[in-house]
Amino acid sequence: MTVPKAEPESHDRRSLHERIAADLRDDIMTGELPPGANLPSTAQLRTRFDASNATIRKALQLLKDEGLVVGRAGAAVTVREHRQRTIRPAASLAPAAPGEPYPWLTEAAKHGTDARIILLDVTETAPPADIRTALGLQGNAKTVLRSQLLLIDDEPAELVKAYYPLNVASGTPLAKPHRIKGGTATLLRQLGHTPHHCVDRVSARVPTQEQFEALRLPGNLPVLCTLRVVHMADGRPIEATSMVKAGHLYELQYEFVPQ
Amino acid sequence: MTVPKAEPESHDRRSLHERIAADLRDDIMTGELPPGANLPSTAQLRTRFDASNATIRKALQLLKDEGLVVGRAGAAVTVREHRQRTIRPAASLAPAAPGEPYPWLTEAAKHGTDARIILLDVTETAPPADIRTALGLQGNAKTVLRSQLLLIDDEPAELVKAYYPLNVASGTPLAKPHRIKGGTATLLRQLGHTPHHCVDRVSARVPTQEQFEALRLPGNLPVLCTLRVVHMADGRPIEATSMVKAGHLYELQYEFVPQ
DNA sequence: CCGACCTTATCGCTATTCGCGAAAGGCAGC
DNA sequence: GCTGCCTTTCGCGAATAGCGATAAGGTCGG
Repeated sequence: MTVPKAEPESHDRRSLHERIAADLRDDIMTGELPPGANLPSTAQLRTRFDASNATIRKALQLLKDEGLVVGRAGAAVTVREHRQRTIRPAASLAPAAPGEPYPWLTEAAKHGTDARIILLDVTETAPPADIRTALGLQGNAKTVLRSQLLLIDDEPAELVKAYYPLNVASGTPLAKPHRIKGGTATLLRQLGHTPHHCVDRVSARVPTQEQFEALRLPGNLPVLCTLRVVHMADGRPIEATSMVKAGHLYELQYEFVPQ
Repeated sequence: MTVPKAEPESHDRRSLHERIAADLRDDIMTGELPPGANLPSTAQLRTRFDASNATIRKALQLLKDEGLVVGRAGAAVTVREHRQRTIRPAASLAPAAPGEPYPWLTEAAKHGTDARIILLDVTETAPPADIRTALGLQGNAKTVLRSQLLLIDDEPAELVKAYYPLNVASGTPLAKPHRIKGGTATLLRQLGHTPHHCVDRVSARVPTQEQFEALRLPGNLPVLCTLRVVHMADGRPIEATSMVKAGHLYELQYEFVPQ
């Protein structure tokens, strides 16, 4: 019997290469290893983490799968240009210019991003409990659910489920399985339900199986989850949206004044 | 040789009980299984996920470790009262009332929360690259770093690292290893660096080893990471703070008006 | 053009874990 | 007290983690 390992605690149940990948990932995200820089050589990483060749390799493979680094045989592994996009909800919700189909897409196009939205489904359903309370609905009242998938460079990046109360959406283009020109904000305004302010609740989650497959997540990455409630000027909610973003592709930016 | 498994795709590399736990966790977080409700019986979960008894058990054990559910032998596994706290940065940064030591703590105490802050370290260091760019520092300029650990009910919940430029913090109580009465915002105001507005960049991350151990994370939970830059009225930054919250304990709420 | 250095890929080997099934034991509510 | 239902435990086969070593091939500097 060999000694099971000198370290008594440090009960990090994750496998060793996952922990190594986590630390390297942080070095990249914080800019300690900026885009274009070379990672330490495998030998250096071996001594730094006290791991074997194959384990380092597995850790690096994780980072490659995430698209954080690229490695060519013979040369050092280098950090790729950051793919993480910073989203400013307050700005990206501004009404689209006349004739522009989608606010998001036009903003994305400015930054040279190839973004696309796929409308997955439009149905009437009884929403989950958190949506019900957000919209102030009773019992099993139904809503119009619009499910969308956002692709960036043909890679799934975000899963959006927008719920509208029936008294808002019934009989309108919102309840029809077609995209809405100018975005839903413009349409809601035309329908007399003018959006006034938004409340976002942001959390980090472990992806469900549905999310994992829809977003084609590489590795055990978390998901950045936003529950947005759009209110009218009188405070009544007109829309509740659950946005699930791939954690390695997004970052949210909010600006505020204390108090 | 047995058939290796009928499903060809669904390349979810996670182990089966982790996937089951992920789906159940989502049911709890969305309120589909509200606090006090009973989870489906083991037998029901067996058929729902097509897994064995022991596998279901492992999945439930994960949820128990996270404090999401409690199980007593003989009775159903029930959902615990939600421990996830909703933080509103705009409100919790309001100046403390006179005589009150910490803004956060007084707000937490109102909700009956036993919160405590441990000041881990106060040093002068060259900050990581993301902090440098946030503060607009050149080369290897140093900063005052104040590291804190926030405990809720004696459990580590948040790791805070606040960086101040030397021209702001040098020679002030900020550079001394003591807690600051009234909070740093009040002190900065007294020093003539009046905070005006904040910019938060929020992301979901895989915890590093340091974070994993400092927060004593149960299981492979993600971390909710905020990089906050505090600006003065003229736009110059006076503080950059990295806040790393345990993902299962926190939720951030931001309110904004589009455009 | 050559050689040092590095990454990539592979192969044994062992210990651990995953996942299955079955069976034993406990605590509720009826 | 009986009957669910949940908990715990055991053994077993398969898959994986992690180690060490080795071979193959590309890249860069001199």
